[in-house]
Amino acid sequence: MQLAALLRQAILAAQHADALPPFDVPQRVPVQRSNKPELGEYASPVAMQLAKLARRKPLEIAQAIADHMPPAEFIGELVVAPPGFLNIRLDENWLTQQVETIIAAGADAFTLSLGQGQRAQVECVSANPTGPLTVGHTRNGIIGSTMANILRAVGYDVEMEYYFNNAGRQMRVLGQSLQARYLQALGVEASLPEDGYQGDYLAEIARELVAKYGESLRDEPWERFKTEAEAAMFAWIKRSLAAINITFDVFFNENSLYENGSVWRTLEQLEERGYVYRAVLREGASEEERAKLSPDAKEAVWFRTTKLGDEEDRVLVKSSGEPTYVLPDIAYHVNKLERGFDLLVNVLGADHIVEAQTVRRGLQALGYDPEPLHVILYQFVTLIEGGEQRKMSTRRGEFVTQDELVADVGADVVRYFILARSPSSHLEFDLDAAREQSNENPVYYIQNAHVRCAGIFRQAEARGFDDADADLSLLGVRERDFIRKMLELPEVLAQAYEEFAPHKLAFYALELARQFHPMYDEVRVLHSEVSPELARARLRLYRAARIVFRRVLELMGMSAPDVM
RNA sequence: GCCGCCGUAGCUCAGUGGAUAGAGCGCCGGUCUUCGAAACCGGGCGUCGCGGGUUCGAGUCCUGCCGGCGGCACCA
Repeated sequence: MQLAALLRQAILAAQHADALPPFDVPQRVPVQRSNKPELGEYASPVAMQLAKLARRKPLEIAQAIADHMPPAEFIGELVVAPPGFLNIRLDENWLTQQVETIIAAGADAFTLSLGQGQRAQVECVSANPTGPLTVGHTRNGIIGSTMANILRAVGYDVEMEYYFNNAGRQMRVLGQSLQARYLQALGVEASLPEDGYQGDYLAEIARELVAKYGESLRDEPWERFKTEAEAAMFAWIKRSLAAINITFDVFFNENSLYENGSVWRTLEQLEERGYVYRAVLREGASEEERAKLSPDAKEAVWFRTTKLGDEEDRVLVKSSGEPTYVLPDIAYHVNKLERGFDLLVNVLGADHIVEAQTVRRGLQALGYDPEPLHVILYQFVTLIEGGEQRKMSTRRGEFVTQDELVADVGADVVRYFILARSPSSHLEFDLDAAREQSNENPVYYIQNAHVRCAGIFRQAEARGFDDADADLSLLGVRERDFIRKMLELPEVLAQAYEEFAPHKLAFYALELARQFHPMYDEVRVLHSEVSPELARARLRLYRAARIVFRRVLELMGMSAPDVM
């Protein structure tokens, strides 16, 4: 917002003119949306904050700033109010003219340049292909993909990435489970391995294999079935994600980090920098841990994270010689940084917090600046139905899949309900509310605003009416208030970006619709009592409104229907 | 026990250290002869978990309790 910059200039100018004593002017001058709209759109409490520095009364400081404010076309009025607020009102002509600015920008309306074309990567979902996506993954993907949309809108070049592991024990069990299902489908006696995957989906894939290959896979090793299972699972996962508007640019296989040697190279580098030791037990282990140790326990390789503020050191390589997830994870993030991204966003469930910290410490230990890496941690999802809670637990095989949820309430509702919560809050997904297809459901309330705009244009077109050469000064209070609301979008975007808070978009969308519907009722376009000039101006406004609703819905990954 | 997140209206939740704390839902009552009523209009709801502290100013920052959830693996 350039208002903050102007206020800063005004402070400097006031000092220059001896209207204010010399002091260091803060880089960031606070400006906020006024919560008293009758006093103007924006308010700044800066004078009160400077009172101590300047050793003057806040009111005097505010007045000095106001007196030296550089002129700007969008500022209509700047008023000082006790105890020291600076209230700024937008210029009315500038305001109505923004309708044209929005229409001219069209689908790119309110695109910002904060990212300056820098490269950002959003890594999210990253579920291993062992089963269908659950609602936990859904929250992950919705936060990630919306964040990606926001980053694009503020001027980043964005890539979506999905990280997966198709090599571990889980995948072997998956392959063996499918093998058993395949043999069963052929009528051969076979049982699932211990800890095998119970889900019906493997039996289904097995039937498809029979249809495709007949009995020819009968003597194939489990590895063959792992490959088949993985392909089927990924096809499924991609289909599920596409259904809620999530697509990826890159699927990154953890295994490639082993193949190109970077996992072991990472270990060597950590060792060279003195962050590694080999021991049966971590340094500083308690007596209790010592006592639990079996006498023939072998050495593991440890990462001395305590040197970087951790409570205890972490294992890099198990005594079996196999790395834990920590080592490839660090190698992976080194890889991300080496690919030249300026910003790395990683969406993780709250239970992965230690993992996030350890990766960060790994990068630090290797001499990288972890600053570009930002992790969005989100809390768990609970489904509520009939007032009862169901907790998600993959371990107990008691989970609701994303597909079930989407089939139940629809993709747009899933996206909105999940987005409309701060990631740091536990999410209670109320199925009964989500199923509601009426004004009780904010999703339809928002989308209906777009539908109503589309309706106006259908009618206008049918009557051969257009909005060329509209005189926007004819717009009334309701319309102007709505324009004010539309103009908040860039601020919402900037804030959602800076705070990694995609949910702000959802709340804004509801507020915008809340401002729209009363206007729609009152401000008619194609009505016998509305003069053609006025109708043109209003139609022009609805054209901008339609653009903004479409823009907001698309940023949230939702559809902007013309009819419902 | 230690660490993290959360605690704001009946419910689900917003709330960048600033002015009189908000929204949706729920509840009650009204409104369709003209662009879609999935809408509009009116009605009330608060010890911001509790106690200290910092500040000109605290729901917001610090601290101690209380409660809910999660994490404390040679699983990922």
